Amino acid sequence: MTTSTLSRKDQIEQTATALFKSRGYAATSMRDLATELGLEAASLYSHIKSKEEILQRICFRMANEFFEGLMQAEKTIGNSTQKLEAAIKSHLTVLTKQPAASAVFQNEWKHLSEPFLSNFLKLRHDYENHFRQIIQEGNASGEFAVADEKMATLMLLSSLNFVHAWYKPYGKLSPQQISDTLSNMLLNGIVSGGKSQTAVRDLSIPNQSDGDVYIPAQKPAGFKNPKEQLKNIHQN
Amino acid sequence: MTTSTLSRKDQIEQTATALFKSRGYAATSMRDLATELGLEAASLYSHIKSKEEILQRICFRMANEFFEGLMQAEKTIGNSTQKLEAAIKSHLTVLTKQPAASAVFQNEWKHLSEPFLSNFLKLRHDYENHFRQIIQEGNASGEFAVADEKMATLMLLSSLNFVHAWYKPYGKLSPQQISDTLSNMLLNGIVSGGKSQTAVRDLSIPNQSDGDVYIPAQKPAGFKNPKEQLKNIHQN
DNA sequence: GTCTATATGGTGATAGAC
DNA sequence: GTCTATCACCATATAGAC
Repeated sequence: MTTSTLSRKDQIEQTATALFKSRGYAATSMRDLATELGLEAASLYSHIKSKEEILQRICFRMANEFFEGLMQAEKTIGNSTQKLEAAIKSHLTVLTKQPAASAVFQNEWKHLSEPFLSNFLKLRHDYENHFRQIIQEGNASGEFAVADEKMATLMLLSSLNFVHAWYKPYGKLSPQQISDTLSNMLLNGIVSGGKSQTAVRDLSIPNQSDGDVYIPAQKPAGFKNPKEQLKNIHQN
Repeated sequence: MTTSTLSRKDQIEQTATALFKSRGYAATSMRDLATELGLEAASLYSHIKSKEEILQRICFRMANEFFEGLMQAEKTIGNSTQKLEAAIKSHLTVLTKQPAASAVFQNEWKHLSEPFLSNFLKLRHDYENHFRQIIQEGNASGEFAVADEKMATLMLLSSLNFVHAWYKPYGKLSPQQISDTLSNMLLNGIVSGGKSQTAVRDLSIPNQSDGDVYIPAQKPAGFKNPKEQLKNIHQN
């Protein structure tokens, strides 16, 4: 699926997605977008009605994808742990298949105008509630031990959502490995202990999965005192 | 500490912080900021050199606060669990004391110009490495059972960092409760089991901590199909 | 469908009076 | 330290030729 096989409108959306992710929606101009596509800015308006329309399409398309995945996951037969695992895996599948669009979905929705903004927030709220429902059921059955279901839901989703910031499609970690490892950590925690680890298909993930993000460092680099930076900021 | 006790420069920074958080840096104009303060835009330049200087000050001041807290936490005497708890608590203390500045710190740094951008990313990298070091030590001693230390670090920090999006200073949850509950969930997971829960001072947090964010819903609202939204976006 | 030209208004920042 | 006036530029979007 190269760029050339896409319709012009889809090319515009794809390129805009990449720019919105890296520079932010407000800091991306139609000239930037046109230049990236080898066009003049005015030509874009033969394909789209406005800059915001592009954002709307990205946000609601992604909302739709996250929702469809969750609806499938909720059909999973089994206990709450298995349902939650399926929901986590579905969320991460969407996120790793479309990391840039997911980032825009999560970070740029505030620039939607009404009534799109309200509709978007309602959808997100519903989505969170479905996750919370799974946690609630697991808590009621004694399967989970969660003190605050709302916080657990938000913690869980924020852990998953940040994946777009470090996931590399061609990195050493496959979506499956990410899904398994994250599921296990969220369900069973960091502290060692004899808990069930039904989600874990591969615990022998090579510990050296660095490279993607970090310079492998055995010892953390010493602090370069942040106060130094403050001093370097130009005063008036 | 009312606004009127602050210097004009601090008033500007405080108001800018709120605007940058809610609208984003790029979408906030100097005229917006001036209007909020009851000034003309030109008057701002008697106190600051540029719009970006405000962002620089916020970002590096917060980097400094997060760092100083972590350095204190690392002095904690005890095992890795206790050290990690102290680091989590310190991080959340900074975050809950200055939620708006924390949000700007996390979401708007990309608008820094060089060399500030590179310096900022280096500091953030160092910070993550110090967290990772704690996890690494706990893993080595057998105290933790983490398959991927990098992912654990990123998962942990992303869970904590999203708190700014839902924390309400005058909500029902105190910073202490948030810290205890989050620590427990991250360390011990969601699944029930006989794991140590040393961090938990209060498991009887009222489950109805809603209100802040959610309309209390016993059952999640039915999906309002996101596809409907897609249709409503204006086509060309 | 893409171009040039342009309308209309907002942007960060400065000069200089008070 | 705040104001008015202004600069030089960039923003989104449209009109109309090709």
